[in-house]
Amino acid sequence: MRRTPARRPTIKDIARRAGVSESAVSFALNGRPGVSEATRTRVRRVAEQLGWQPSAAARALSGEGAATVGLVLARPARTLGGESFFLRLVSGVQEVLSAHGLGLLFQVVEDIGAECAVHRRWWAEHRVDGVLVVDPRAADPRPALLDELGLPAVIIGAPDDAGRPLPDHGAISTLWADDTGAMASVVGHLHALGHRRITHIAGLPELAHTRRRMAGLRAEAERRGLPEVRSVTTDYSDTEGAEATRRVLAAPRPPTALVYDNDVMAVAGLAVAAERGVPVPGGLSIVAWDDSVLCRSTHPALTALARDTAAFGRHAAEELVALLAGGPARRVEDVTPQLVVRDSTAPPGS
Amino acid sequence: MRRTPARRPTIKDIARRAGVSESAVSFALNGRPGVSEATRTRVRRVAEQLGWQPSAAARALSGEGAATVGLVLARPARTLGGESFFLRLVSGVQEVLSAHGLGLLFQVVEDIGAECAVHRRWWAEHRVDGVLVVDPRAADPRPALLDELGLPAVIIGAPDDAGRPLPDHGAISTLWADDTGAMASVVGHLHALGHRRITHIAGLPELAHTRRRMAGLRAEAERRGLPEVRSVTTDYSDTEGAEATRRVLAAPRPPTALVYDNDVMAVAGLAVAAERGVPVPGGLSIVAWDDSVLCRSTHPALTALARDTAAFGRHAAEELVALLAGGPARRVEDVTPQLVVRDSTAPPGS
DNA sequence: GCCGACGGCTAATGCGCTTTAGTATGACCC
DNA sequence: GGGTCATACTAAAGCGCATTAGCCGTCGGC
Repeated sequence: MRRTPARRPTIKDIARRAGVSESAVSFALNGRPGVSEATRTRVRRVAEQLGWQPSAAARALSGEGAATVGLVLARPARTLGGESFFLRLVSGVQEVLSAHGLGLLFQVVEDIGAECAVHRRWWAEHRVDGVLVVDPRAADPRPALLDELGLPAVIIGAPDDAGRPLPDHGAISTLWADDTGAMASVVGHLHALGHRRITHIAGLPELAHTRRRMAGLRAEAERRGLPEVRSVTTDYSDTEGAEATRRVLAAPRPPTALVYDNDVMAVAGLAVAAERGVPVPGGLSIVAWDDSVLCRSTHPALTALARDTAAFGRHAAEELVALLAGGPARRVEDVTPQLVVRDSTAPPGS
Repeated sequence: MRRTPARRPTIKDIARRAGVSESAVSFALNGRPGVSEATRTRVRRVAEQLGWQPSAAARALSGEGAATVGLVLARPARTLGGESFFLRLVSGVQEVLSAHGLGLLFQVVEDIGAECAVHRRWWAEHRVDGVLVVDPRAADPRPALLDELGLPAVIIGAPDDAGRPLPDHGAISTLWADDTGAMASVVGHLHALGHRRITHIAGLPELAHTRRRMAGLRAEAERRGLPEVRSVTTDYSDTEGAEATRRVLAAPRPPTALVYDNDVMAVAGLAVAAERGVPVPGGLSIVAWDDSVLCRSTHPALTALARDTAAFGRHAAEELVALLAGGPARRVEDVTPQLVVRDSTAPPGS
């Protein structure tokens, strides 16, 4: 037989025990004026004794908001394979949210259309007070949707909606990493080593940061007078990363250095090099975007663009908290990822 | 200036537009008897027109439950490094939950004490109807806590609480993989290749599945008469995995085969072998528990114990949904992970 | 032709909290 | 001593929904 669970105490219980009205309890516990200090402390003590916690549902219903923020990840299951960036991001997000008593409602969906539907539903059901948006892309439908719904949001990863400024009457902040600067540092490092043929194995072409990295690469190559530098796009999976590597290395004048847009593809690329008998870094230099334990675990260890992903998540959460408190929308740039040089880059033909 | 967001329609709006009372609307939309078919369809149409969605807060407050389940991951940030198992699990969980209109409240905390506090708070705040529990361990305080709170739960990864049966009046189901059988298949494979000295680089010793794997290894080794088989424990991180590998390989009679409890450590171990000039699989065979893209991406590709992690998550979510619907607590064993033989295992000294 | 049953609906209550309006008490001032 | 005014509190309404009780008309049975 299933035991009936313990009943949760309500402010009514507190009111009875403390000998005051329910409203007095509410005032006392929320730091509102209208009760004496003596009563306030007495009520607080009783509440603590009873182990009272406010009912999130009741709070939300009486107009306080849901004390919850949403985060939906739109990725086909296939590309979730070796993904570790996201969990680190979320762990940073959580640190800040839980410090503010906010819950995180999380959902994984297949595509961006489904993501929009989730936002709509969350909004209609009063489930969230705001959302975090990841993987911004060119012609992204989400900023306009969230603006229409009046749902505060922080867009993680892009300075704007594909060049167009965001509608500034909405409560939408943006936070992004300096991909351009980071890419310049990568090209600088490789060029200094003597590389002139560099290929960038990029991620999904529709994502905003992919475009920024590709543009950054082109600009920096032009500045340095390197004509044989280009990008090819993939879906971030190990499979396409490996395939692209094979294709690129089989070309007539293959590149001497490869820059991968994530760690999973970089590791896959390293395996392709091994399989073809190309020594790394002697015959091919490899750089991974987004450092992770993987880059340190391979042999040779991979030169990588490192950033503190958890801190990135914390920043994003802080922006959202500020927005929820009624603060203005902001556009902030995070620190530039730093190139960590390890053993996978060296002068070509060394 | 911040625009005032669109107002969400309520059943009152529907009632007015449809010319019936609010209760009739509630009956109509929830499939309750008490309204004619004609009225029901009319109300449904109006609701759809208005884009109405029930307020989660109001539903929860009027006793329907929060339509949300919780999941807390207690892991120090340090060990989150290359973690990809969890996200795949969650993506499976989501498929089932969202099909039932359930949200997932997710939290990452540092340790199990904090996790218990989160469960208590969620319960007190009426935030969740049930929870999923991962990483069960020996002398786990969570089953008793959840039982006390009367919070339905599915414990993912262990058949019981360290041998003691769960209190069966609670609504706590368990779901676990057949670690013992899987370990037997690994030992069988290695033994058949001719290995007699096998070391198991295990994960955290306090986790229940680590214990089962260690016990499974001991039992199978005994059965086959292999005295030089043992386990060493780590924290699952690449660092400790690499360290353990170095220590083990430097011993007087080093093992000829290593079994790693996760993919991250297996990759780290592979790098250590490369660094020491030990050829894999010629000089050392490697098996990874939990297949992932990583195992396919390394060179040589790693022999691994594969299971469908998303399906595992789906099963867990299904059990929880059944529990929430009032079903009995169950104890179910998931399919046994299958050994996928790749290029990292071969006869010793080949 | 009367009674009871039943289908189809409305009114009213409650969930736990916040908030507004209102009341009692006492201090203070001319 | 009657007025104003703050202080400390209570009463009551409302958030959006589910649910219970109750109301009215109709139909079937005797």
